[in-house]
Amino acid sequence: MNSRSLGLLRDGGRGNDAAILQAALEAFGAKGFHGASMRDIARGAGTSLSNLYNYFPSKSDVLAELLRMANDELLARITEAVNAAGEEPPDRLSAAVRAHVAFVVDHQIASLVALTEVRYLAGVARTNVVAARDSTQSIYEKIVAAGAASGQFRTPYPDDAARNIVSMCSAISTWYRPGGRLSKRELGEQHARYALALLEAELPG
Amino acid sequence: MNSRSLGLLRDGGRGNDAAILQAALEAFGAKGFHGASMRDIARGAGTSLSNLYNYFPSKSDVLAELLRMANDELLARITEAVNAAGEEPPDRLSAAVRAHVAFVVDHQIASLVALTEVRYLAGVARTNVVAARDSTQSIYEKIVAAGAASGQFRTPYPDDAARNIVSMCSAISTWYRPGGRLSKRELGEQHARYALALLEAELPG
Amino acid sequence: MNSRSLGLLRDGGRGNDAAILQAALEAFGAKGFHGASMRDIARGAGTSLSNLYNYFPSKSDVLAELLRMANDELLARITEAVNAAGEEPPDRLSAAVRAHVAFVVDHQIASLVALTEVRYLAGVARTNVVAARDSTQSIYEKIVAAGAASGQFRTPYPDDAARNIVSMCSAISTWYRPGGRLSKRELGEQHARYALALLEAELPG
Amino acid sequence: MNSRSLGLLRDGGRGNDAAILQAALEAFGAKGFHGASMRDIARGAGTSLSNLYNYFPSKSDVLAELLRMANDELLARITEAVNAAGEEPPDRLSAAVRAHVAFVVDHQIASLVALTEVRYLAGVARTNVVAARDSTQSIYEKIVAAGAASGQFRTPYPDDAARNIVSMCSAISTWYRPGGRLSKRELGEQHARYALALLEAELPG
DNA sequence: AATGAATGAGATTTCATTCAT
DNA sequence: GATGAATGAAATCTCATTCAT
Repeated sequence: MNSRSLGLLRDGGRGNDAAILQAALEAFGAKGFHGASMRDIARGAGTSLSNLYNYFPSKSDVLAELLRMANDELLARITEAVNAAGEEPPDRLSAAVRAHVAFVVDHQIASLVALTEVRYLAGVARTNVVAARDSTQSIYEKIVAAGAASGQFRTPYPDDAARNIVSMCSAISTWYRPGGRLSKRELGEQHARYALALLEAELPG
Repeated sequence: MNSRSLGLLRDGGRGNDAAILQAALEAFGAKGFHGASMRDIARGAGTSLSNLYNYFPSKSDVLAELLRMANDELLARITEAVNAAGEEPPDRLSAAVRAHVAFVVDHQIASLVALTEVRYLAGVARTNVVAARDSTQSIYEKIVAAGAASGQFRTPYPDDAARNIVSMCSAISTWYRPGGRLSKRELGEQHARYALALLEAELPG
Repeated sequence: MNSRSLGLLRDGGRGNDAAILQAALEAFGAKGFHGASMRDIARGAGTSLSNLYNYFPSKSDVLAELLRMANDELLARITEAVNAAGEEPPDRLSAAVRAHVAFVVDHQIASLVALTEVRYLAGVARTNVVAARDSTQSIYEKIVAAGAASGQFRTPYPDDAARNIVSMCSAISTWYRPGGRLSKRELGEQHARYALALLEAELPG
Repeated sequence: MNSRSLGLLRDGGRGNDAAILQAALEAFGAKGFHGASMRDIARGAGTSLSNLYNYFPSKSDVLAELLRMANDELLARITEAVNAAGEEPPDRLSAAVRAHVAFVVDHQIASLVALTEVRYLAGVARTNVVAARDSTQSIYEKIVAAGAASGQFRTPYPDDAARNIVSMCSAISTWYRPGGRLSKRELGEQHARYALALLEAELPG
């Protein structure tokens, strides 16, 4: 078990699934969905290949469950942070970005997999995951729209700004390694400032 | 052949390679490196499976060649644009971003593949591609450093800003569809402004 | 439970076996012995996979029991009918065919499975089933021989006729659907006439 | 190669398919469609497992091709025999049965597989095979109808007689072994007589 | 009796690659 | 250059069966 993912899996795992999902996460993170085999996952989970199918009907379902959990948790964290942040759009935006960055740092592999492997989902699973992702982005969009309306965000391009902020936060999962130059908190502060600057908000200092 | 990719492939192809590379590009773009098969590529290129091996020694080499060409072209375009932009860091940065966005729009699939499939390269091929990518990012870093030194970019975090600007530009490849709301030029303007704002530069208007 | 099979299973089942055997019958009928899985049977019987093994030591044993029951019942019905039919070979033959047809109609799926899946039995189970089948055919053969000896059946090929009569009756299981053009009784009359005609017996009308 | 099947496969095989089809025929005949594995077929054909897929896209397609060939050949033989038999229904019926029996004897395994494994086909393949089978039966039905109309067949049940005649001929594949008591020709004569008797035709002798 | 978890063997199919022509 | 045939390895998934509870 990888401590960086523990919380995510404790939430969603209903017992033995956890080991499988954790192994799948690591396999998909290291080799991608198609590059990782069910054998890899079984090996990582310390069980037999065929036993995987007592828990998940297919490899795709494993990925789907993983992404569902990751997106749900991200959405929950951002929602909670924004709700606790008061009414001012800049405060709300900062809170969202800080929560977002913290999630990516806490669940780096899950974030990476969610970013890069959605495309291999099909059908309902894909629809659901995309919907959850859209919900997250829509939180940003509402904050940006409010700040644009109030004149606190002066960017001439408020409509597309949210997408770029999400991109910046998600991209952290592609390069972040624990023990880097900046702490989780510092990374959050930094990206909150980048986001506010991008929106052309009034900045301290 | 897809006109969006023509330039890229005409530059690098030594004749018949072009059809194979173009087919590989589409296959990797649609299904990912491991999801696309050599058979897919052969079918797309209108040739036989075994004939592919007269042009490329392995599937990995096809990907390597594709990424080499894409990164070289991107690097060339940005270098040229920056050199033509005069001495002022804000001008140079705008030029870089505009060229970058134009490249992503012109070669969307290649940009996407370059973004998402590098991880499946190994050995020298990977080293080379990563080096080219680093060269590109380093152009941004130098401009940012110059602007920070001159006081034109007032962000307290100049060291990590370049990476975020590159992320924003690259991310366009993940959602852009031709015929969207903004033209290629508008998209370039928009992202140039986002970049300058993020750097906390003086902005017009 | 399928009413067409109830009698068959009530006779042989020692309680809970019935549901399993009935489910197996339907599964084997629909997908064949190798095409149907123990999981299919468990699902159909409304029990767990592993519980099947409390009733039958193996999948083959399920089939063996099914065929044993079907052949025993057929043999019993024909024997009884023939015994009640008096001494005249034509009467005895008609009675056998009518009973045979009635059995096939009453237990269509069981008849079909008995016809097509015997080949997947091995060892004693196969031997027993084949013996029961031979007993049935031998009843026909004795009647035919008696009628040939008495001059009532004038076919020049009495020795192989019984097999063909059995074939005709068995084949009903491959096409019969309840609610067809002819009733069970009419089907029996029809086939009795076909059989007597084939034997070149004197026919009414 | 099994000489009993040579003709059938020489007709339809376009080169290397023949060995695969012959091996498949023997495997399906011995173990049934689901009981025989692609490995069995590869072994029988003296090639590798994966090479099978250069000839047939799936196991089902192998079966489909086999049944198509068998039914086409049977239909062709019966058609030809009937056409050569003149106008009299009894003559035409005898010719059909003799040709039918000869085919079953010549291609016993193919006949058996065609009889017992059609059910494992699906989609168009099944539709086509069933159509070919219906064509064959319809030849018998037309002859029977003509003979009934002319008064030469006096059975009160002409409508269902054809099916029973076909059943009798097909059933030969389930028990016939070369070198049996009766020669191919004798078996044909015998079954022609059975068929005419069943139809209550005027019989010699 | 009944169950859920587990497993080794094996199923079909696809893969990247090679080779003779 | 180009092809068709071939192959070993590996992919996903299913199977009948066992075992601890």
